[in-house]
Amino acid sequence: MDALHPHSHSLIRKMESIVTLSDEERAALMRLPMQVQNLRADQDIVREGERPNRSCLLIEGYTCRYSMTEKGKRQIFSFHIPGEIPDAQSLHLGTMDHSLQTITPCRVGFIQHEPLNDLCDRYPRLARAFWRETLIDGAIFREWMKGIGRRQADARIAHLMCEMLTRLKAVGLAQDHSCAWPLTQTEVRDALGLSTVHINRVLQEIRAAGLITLTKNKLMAKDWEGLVALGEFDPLYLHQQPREAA
Amino acid sequence: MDALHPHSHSLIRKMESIVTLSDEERAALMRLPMQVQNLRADQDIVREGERPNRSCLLIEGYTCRYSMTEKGKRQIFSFHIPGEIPDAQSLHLGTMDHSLQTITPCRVGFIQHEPLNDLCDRYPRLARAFWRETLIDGAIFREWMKGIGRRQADARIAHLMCEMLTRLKAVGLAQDHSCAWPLTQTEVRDALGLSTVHINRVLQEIRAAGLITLTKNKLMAKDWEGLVALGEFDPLYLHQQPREAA
DNA sequence: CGATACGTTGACGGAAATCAACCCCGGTGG
DNA sequence: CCACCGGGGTTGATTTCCGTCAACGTATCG
Repeated sequence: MDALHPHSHSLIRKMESIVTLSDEERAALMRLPMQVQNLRADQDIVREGERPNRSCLLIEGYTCRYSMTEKGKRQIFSFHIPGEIPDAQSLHLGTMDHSLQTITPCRVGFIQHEPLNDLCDRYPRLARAFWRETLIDGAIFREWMKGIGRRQADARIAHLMCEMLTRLKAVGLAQDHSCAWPLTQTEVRDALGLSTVHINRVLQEIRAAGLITLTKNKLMAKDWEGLVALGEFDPLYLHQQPREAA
Repeated sequence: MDALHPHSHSLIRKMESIVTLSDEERAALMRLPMQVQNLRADQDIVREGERPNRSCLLIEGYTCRYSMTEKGKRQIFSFHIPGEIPDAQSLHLGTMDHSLQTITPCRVGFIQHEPLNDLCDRYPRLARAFWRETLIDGAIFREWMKGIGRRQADARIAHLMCEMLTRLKAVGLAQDHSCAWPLTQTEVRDALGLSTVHINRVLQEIRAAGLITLTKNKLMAKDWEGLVALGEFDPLYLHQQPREAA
């Protein structure tokens, strides 16, 4: 666990993909105190019911947010990739209504809510950018909901793959149409509301159709267009255009 | 369509349930120019793909947000009740990734984005309150996702009923355990990812179990505890405690 | 008083869950 | 070094929840 703000550039790079920063704003971001820490895989970062006083910037690795049913079933709400602040919401919603967990070993930076709030009060443009990120979060929830509620297993899986490829590409973690795939079939199951058995079978169909190769930790879309079509993927909901020029 | 700001109190009441307003903040909210308008039922307010320059305060009536699958299936993401700003997200996400529609005849107030943004820049506490509202929005999406992905039809329906009763109660639109129920079975179907036939049957089971009475436009929970248990309803995710006192 | 939208019911079919093995592989320890 | 273990993946058989199709009832309204 090293100290203070050595990794702010990860956050700054992210912010600059949203708004153009003034020198002052960039400096203010730099000044944000941050506790960097390395975490093992499958470790809870915050748990449902807790009242954290800090949020967590994901520097390296993959995390997910989830919650359990009374009957012991898990629903994963989102996967998170480097540069994101998966629990930004705790800034304004005191009690966690779900948990945040590492999927792989992770490097994260903890930022106290107080300085983050001060920053937002002082620099409304930064506040807007953070706010905007949480809105995109919501947009992704909606898209997943649409998939789970209204699409069949093959389309859900294909859609998830398209989304991961697209988001990872935006931060330089995917080239061509391939990226890391740190998810077990169990995790995909809980994200898409299916069973592992069914995931497994449909995965084989998708492979057999020549749309992807999926090995241990690597996904490649051999037929991107086909995958997009199967998943009915339209990246609009990711709102990736820096400011969607008026 | 009357002019300017005669209905701001609806917004102010809402805000005061979140933060305590200073006189200045209250006055600033009052000054927000608002176009009040009456709309018929089943009318789109904004559509997927549009780039609105205003958001809409729901003063009276019920609305929903939805999006269509390529195969023509509809997923409803949320229902909205008086006092809410269903398309607040358009403030920072230029292009709508879903549509907003009236369910009943509605009275709405349109607020231009520009003055709203100015307000947020000038009064960070108000910005936070608005931001917070959009985060609760996201929390509701997550809870629905959990239901659709991981709960059976009876639990999903019960949960929706509990949620509506709870939210309506918070704005004084539910007494005891009864409230208006403006939703057709078709709308419930699209919200919960089911079919009308199945909705209908499960509804009858829930009635037969003595949990509710549901007539034309009125829902009453005859056995609130039972309904809560069936739906696994825990209101935490609604974050209704004004500020969840530290 | 028909139109039309919504609700109800029955019969049938299918997507996906569940149950139950079994395989493979990397890690660990005797 | 090999046995053991456990997590993840794979496969087959069976079940079930829910969808689809189709018909019919019922209420509201111009």
